[in-house]
Amino acid sequence: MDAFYASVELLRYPELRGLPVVIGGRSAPQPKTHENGSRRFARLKEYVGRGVITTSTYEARALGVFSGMGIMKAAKLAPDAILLPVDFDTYRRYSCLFKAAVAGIASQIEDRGIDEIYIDLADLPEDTLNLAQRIKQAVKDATGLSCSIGISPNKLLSKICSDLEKPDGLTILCEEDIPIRIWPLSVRKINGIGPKAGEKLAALGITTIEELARAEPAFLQKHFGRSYACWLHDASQGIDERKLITSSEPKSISRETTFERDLHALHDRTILSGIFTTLCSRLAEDLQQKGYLGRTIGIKLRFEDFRTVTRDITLPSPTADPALIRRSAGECLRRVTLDQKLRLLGVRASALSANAAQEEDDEPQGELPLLAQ
DNA sequence: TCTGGGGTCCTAGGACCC
DNA sequence: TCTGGGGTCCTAGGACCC
Repeated sequence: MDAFYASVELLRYPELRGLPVVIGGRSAPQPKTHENGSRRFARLKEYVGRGVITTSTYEARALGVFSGMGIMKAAKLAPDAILLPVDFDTYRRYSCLFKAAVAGIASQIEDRGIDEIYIDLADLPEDTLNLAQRIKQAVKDATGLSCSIGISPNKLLSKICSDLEKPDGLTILCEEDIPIRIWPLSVRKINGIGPKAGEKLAALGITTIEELARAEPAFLQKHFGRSYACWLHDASQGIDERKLITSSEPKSISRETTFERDLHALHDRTILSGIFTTLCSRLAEDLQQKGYLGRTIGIKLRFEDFRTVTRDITLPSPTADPALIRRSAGECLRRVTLDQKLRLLGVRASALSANAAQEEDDEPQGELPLLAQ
């Protein structure tokens, strides 16, 4: 989906179309509607506090404002850009709508988060270009939103080429196009090469995918280890054999929060304890609502200098009980030296299992409880 | 005036077992 | 004395992605 959150907001506030708009900020105010129906929007320069940009419109991106950027930094680049708060519930609704629209045409879908999917078109007899155009139209009809599609022999290349003609793009790429269309791109366009690997490659004189493709395998292996070097080499050649993953179970469920201001372990003890308990309750609710139990309970702390530590504990049996989660998380917390102020606290449940007591398609309750003993 | 929240996967060491 | 070779589970940290 193109600039997904921002595009959803533009459906709601069409008068913002064409303007630099950013979504984000934990305490961004809701727009105010006047009696005559006109609306008053917050500007980036008015924002105070902590927060990052979640999404920006293409007009805001043109000013250098991208997702992940701190709001204060963004406000310097685009002080008059409109700032809207995030509304995940609405984005999730639109996410379901677009995925359902695609599923009506192609059934082999891999979910890649709220605004992205892989689709396997290989088994569909219809001409690929037609198919892609139909999918784009179906998404548009269902949501009013545009998307960009990349069609290629595999997931790696499709991900890269879906980006080449954004927004509202449709890019078809075959193997022969790799040297012309893929090799000139930055290695950072490869899904899996992030900031760290990108910098390390740059330090070795490799910035484009072509340079990566021409690098000696032995050289890569020396610096990145055998398996990562092989993957880098394959990726640069456009080789990717991964299958679509059309269903999966969650591995962990978590809740975390960054505080308005850094909190002191002792001085702000009461506040922290309240937040901690709330996080544990929310996690328990999430587990119960999704029908899971967690056997490993963990915490995450981020200190004022951004150092992050985690601790976890595995219980004798899985749970979704808020009090037990709170107690276990509290035990984890006692294993951390709190010698700095905290900026983030999180709680996580992993080693998940289905909550059998809560299964919807309840099997006749007969022998199972006996067997469980 | 830096740096959200929700995830996945990988690595690596130690405990423990056969 | 010179100390195996597998395997699994648990814990911690880090890179990366949306």
